[in-house]
Amino acid sequence: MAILSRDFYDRPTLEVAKSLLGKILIRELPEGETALRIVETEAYIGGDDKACHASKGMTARNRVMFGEPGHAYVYLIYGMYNCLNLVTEKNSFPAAVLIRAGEPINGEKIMMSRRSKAKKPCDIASGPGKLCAAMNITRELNGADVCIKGGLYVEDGLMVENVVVCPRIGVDYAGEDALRPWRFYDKNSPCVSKRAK
DNA sequence: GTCGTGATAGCCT
DNA sequence: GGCTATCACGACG
Repeated sequence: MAILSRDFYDRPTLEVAKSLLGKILIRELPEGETALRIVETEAYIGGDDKACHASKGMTARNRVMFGEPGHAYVYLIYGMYNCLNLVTEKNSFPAAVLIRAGEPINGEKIMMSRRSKAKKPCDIASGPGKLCAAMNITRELNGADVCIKGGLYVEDGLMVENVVVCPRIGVDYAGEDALRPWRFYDKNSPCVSKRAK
């Protein structure tokens, strides 16, 4: 399968978020290769989106979002969990897609060993913090290019047919922006973090 | 199965 | 000093 090119990310963020469903996230670890089929994403778009870190302007933490598309934006949340985002749209327009969940495709044992609490395959990466723990994605990867074969990249995959669109999770503080239907997931996947009502 | 709660540390004002 | 794009656990039934 081909690696997704930078052009894939240099598009409206909602399109990227939706078309990332079904794509394959690949992480190369010392123990071997791990891969997840992406089944859940969220879009965070620009300075006007109060749920987006960039809504308060550029800071040391979020500067990667303002840069070139096709790079990883990794940050720490709640003091304990990492979250993986893929930067979209042009330079100086801050936007990214949060990768929230995936189905194990390859290296399941490796990921399982990093997720001792997981009892079944779907527990491995059914949430952004879990996904990063399983693949050992840390802030060392902040700013990494995901359009070239390396420690972290994304390959093409089959498009998901039944996509559910609903509001984003955990952003109640964003007021009316919390209601925007900017979350996407594969209706047929058992591995999504949370289902809409 | 669903619900409520506390842990925890870097970032920003 | 207040906040946060979460997770896992225990109490229910």
